[in-house]
Formats: sequence, C-alpha cells, structure tokens
Amino acid sequence: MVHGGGPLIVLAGAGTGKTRVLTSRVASLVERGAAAEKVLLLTFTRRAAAEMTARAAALGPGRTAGRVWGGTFHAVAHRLVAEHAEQLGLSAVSVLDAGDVVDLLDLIRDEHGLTGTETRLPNGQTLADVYTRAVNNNRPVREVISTDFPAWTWCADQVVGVLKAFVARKRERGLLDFDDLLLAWRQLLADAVIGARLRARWEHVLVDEYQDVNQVQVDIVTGLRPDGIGLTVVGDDAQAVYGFRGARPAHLLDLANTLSQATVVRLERNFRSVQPLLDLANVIRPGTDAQRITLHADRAGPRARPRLVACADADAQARAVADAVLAAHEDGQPLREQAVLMRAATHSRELEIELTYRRIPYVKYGGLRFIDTAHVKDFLAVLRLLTNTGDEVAWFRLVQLHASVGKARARTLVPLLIDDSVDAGTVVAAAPARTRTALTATLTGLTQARAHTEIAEQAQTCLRLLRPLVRAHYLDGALRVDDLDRLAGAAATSPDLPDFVAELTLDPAAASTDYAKPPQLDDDYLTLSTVHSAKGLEWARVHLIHAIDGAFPSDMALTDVDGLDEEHRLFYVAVTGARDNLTIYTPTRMHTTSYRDRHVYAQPSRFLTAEALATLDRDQTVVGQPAPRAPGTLPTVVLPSLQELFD
DNA sequence: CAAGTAATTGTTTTT
DNA sequence: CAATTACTTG
Repeated sequence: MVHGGGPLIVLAGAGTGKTRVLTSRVASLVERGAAAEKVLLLTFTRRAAAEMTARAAALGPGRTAGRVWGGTFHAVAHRLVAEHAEQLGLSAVSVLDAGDVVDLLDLIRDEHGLTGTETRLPNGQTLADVYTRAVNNNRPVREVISTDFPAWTWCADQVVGVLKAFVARKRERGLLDFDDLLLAWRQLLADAVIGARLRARWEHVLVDEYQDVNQVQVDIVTGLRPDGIGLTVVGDDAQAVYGFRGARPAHLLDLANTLSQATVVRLERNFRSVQPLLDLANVIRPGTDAQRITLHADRAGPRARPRLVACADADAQARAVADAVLAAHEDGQPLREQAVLMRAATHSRELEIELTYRRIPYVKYGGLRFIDTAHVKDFLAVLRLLTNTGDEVAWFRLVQLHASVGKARARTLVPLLIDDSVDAGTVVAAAPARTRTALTATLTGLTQARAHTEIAEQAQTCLRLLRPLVRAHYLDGALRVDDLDRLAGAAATSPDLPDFVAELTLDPAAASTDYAKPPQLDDDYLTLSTVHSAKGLEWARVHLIHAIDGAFPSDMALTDVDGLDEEHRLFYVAVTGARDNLTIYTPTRMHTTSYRDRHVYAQPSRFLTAEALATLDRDQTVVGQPAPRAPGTLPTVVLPSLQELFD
C-alpha cells in the first residue's frame, strides 16, 4: 500500500496485519526519501516498538533501525523530559512508579494530619486514583470526587490540599510519575519555541493502538501534527481495553471526524485465524453496525470449530485444561504454541497448582510483577539516589530498611539527608545509637558508588550496601538477595544506569519470571496470561478459562455500562488470539473471594449469547470430580527435549 | 517508637 | 485467604 503525506487512519480488526501496516509504512516512507530520524513510531509496549523497528529494518534499505525514534509514549516522554529538564525547572529527574506515588501520597497525607481512627479518610491509593483520573481527563479534582468518589465529598477540601502539596513536592524534588511524563511532553509542545522545534524534529508520526490513548496523549499527537499531515494512526475501537487508565475508544473515531481530509482504511482480512474462530469473533465483536468490521479468514487448513467445556468447579477446570494441553502436546503441538488466557491474574490459582503437580512448565504474564516486589524496589531506590539526592521517596525506602527505623524516625532523618548543607555525620548522629553503624555503612557505600565511573562498579557497590539490609529485613532475605544479584548483573551491563532504572520502571519485564529466575525455561513452556497482557499476541491453541459472569465480565465492572462495554471488548480480544483452536471453559461453581470456603453458582459469561453458542461445539458432559488418584501414582511428566545431549 | 501479634477486610486490568 | 491495619508489648 502506498499513501502520500496526508493523515492516514487505519481501522484494523484483530489479526489483520496491523503491525505489518505500520512496518511497511515506515519502510515505504524511508524508501521514498524520508530521513529515518524524522520518523516517530509510538507504540504501546516496548516489545511492540522493538518488533516494529526490527521488521522495518528488514524491509527497508538498511540503516533504518535504530535511527527511527520508537518507543512507548512514556519512554519517549522520558527522553524528552531528560533533554529539557532545565527548561522544565527540574534539577534532577526520577521516575515514580504507581507504588512510589502511593508512598508519597501517604507521606503527605500524614503531614496534613489526615490520619487517625476517628473517621475514615481516603488512603494513598484512593488519592492516587482521584489524582490520575482528574489529570488524564482534564477534569477538576472536586468534580471527579463528586461524580466518581462521592464517599469523600465531605473531605474534598482536604483531598485537594493533599493533591496540591503532592504536585508541589514532586516539582521540588524532580520526581515525575507516569502522568507527569505525558503532561511534561504536552507542556513542551505548548511552548512557542520548544514546541516548534519538536514539531520540526519529526516529519512523520505513527501511532499504534490509538484506541488506547487518553486525552493527554491525544493532545500530544495533535500537538505534534496539528493539521494531521504526516500522521498515521492504527487502531481498533473494538479492542479498547484501558478505560480504567483514562483511555476512551471514541478517540479513534473522533480523529476521523476532526481530520476531515484523512484517508480512512478498513482492514477486514484476517491472516491469523481459521474461519470457524472468526465466526465466533464476529458475533462477539461489539460496536454499532455502521462501523461494523467483519473478519474474513485468509487462511486455509484444518478448520476446527471453537469448543465450550462446562466444568464443575475451578479444580475440574484446571484438570481439564492440563489434560487438553498435554493431549495437544502429544499430538505434536509444542507448549510454546499454547496459551491459557484469563480475565484476572488470580484466576489461574488452581491451574498453577495442577501444572506444578504435573510438572508442566509455564510462564505467567500479568499480575504481580518482579518490579513490584519490595526488594527490587529497594534496589532501584538506591540506584535512583546515585543521581538524584533529592529523591525523597527513595530515601524513605532505604532508611526504613535499617533496624529500629520506622516511619517516624524516617520522617526526621529524610529531611536531613535531602539537605545538601547537612553532612553525613550529623545525619547519623540523629539516628538511634544501635542503627548508626549500619547507616554509616549505607551512606559511605552511596558516596563510593557515586565516585565510581564504571557502571558495573556502581551497580556492584549499590548491591554491596543493600545486601546486608535486605538479608536482615525480610524473612526470606537470602532468596531476595539472589534476585538482586541477577538484577545488579543486568544493571552492570546497561549503557547508562539512570536510563536502566527509568526503563525498568516505565516498561518492566512482563513475566514475573523474566528477571527472577535463571533462564532454565528456555526450552518449551506453556503461557499463562491475562487478556490485557496477551493483547496482540497469538497462539495456535488458546484456552480461555473462567468464562463466567462475575469473573469475565468481572463483577467489579457490572455496575456501570462503560465498564461492561470494556469487558465485552476484552472478551473479543481474548477470542481473537487463537490461530487454530480455541476452547472456552465455564466452571459452574466458583469460590467466593470473601468469606471462608463458600462458593456460588455462576452462569456462563453473558457474552456467550445464543448466537455465539451456535458457533461453538459444546461437550455434553460436565467435567466433574476426578477419580481419586491412586496413592503412589506418578504424575504425567512432560519429557525434556534432551537437546543438550546431542549438541 | 519499632516490632510482633491479633483482628479485619476486601478483592481487575497496567503505561 | 492473604494482606493490610489496629493493638500490644518490649
């Protein structure tokens, strides 16, 4: 496809070669004379960015890769903020992740006397939710409280006060959260001089997954290409699944209306799945008929209909999935080509037990990530302190790792640590006697690390100062230290330490196993993933579990129409990830998460309408209780490939 | 004031 | 049922 310079909007159904469109567009632009460094490619994940720049390089006339600006909105924003730190009035820059934001808000909440047990007050997490919703939708905080958080209307004044202080404190200390990065970018574009320079920097801006952008990101794209010239946007409003983060699917169609001269292309030919799977997908696909996209299979080959399997409960479901996975494996389908998808990370609990019991290797995407574990955050805090001594949140973490230092002592120590005019001796003297030795060691270590010029030396010094603290502070300290050894190793080989920290914060490894475990899994393994994390990926065989009301759609989303619509789109994403086979499981009995061991009887997901069921093969039998395992029976084992024996 | 223990609570998705 | 929060003890 060749297209000129005018705005181009590609409405691409699932599996229609969205990535290929963007890739060949980049290649074609470069081929026709655009300088690669004048092309900006904004994607949703770093994985997508890497994939696309690599593919563009393969298509294009060499040297394309690496010179195209590519990355997530947040990663590019970070680069620009670092570049313009001075103009933004920031002396240093640290990126705060969601957890850091909550920590800081809790701290400020304390300072504002918003704690106590007499009346219930919003906690740090709630304050963060209020803040991000206001910022991402350009709505006043008070309005957000009264419409979205009515329970806190009575203390709206205090909430506004805390959030104001929160903003001021971040400015003062050079701390930027995810929202701030985008706001800063938008602000740079709004500046007469800098904005013009940034607009001139890129002739072509390409945006992937446009249905998942929020208002600030819309403003950024508009700020970069005000008339739409040189803009290419790809997306599918039926796959918008980040409403909770401020995204609105309407943004994609709004753009087509705003840019009246835009060329709109609709992709309906699906290169991924066989037709019987698309028959189901087309039924499930939400949206009005006017903008209807109907997928047609390009592929030939075996055409199995999707299957529906009713199970007695989650345990039966786990066994059914494990059986099916192994059966396919026996038939020659590698585990790598199979995935189990679910609405929420917790839905795979029983399955993970079953997989472990049967020794089926798996990697899980979604849920708690390595980066979110306390000791990893501790290590990143230390690294942040190398370049930003004003990083209050990092100091709080580090100081509280020392024995006999809690919240209260940290509050007296941290202001001293931040103050450049206070020397280390004075700070140590302010600590209780029994912690002074350890604290001295920490501060000396930091100074030494800063003095090193080699990145590997810096990382090792940080690890050395943290190791005894982590070992003593956590019950399983020794295990956590092993994790940190690996992480420090990764840090040591990075070209730039602050960039390493920022990148890890902005787009951490998706699987909890990525950094945590040695790569013993590089053989063959099953993928377990939340539907969110699985978006845009594909497998030959997909098992969709917990397709019941209350789980998928999540009962949290049942109260409002927008929430339910989003679940519906998410279901579409789940269904379209399979190439050859799809099996949907509906356990009829579900554990309630509240109250001990109680269970409820759940209906199959409301998205499995009569029309949808007509496209499915239904097993007549309900997978029920197992025959009791004979004692001493060996579990089924996936044999290793033994490849290494033949090398 | 910190750390350990008992009670309680509330559950999704992630850049 | 696990993780936070309130309460007690050292």
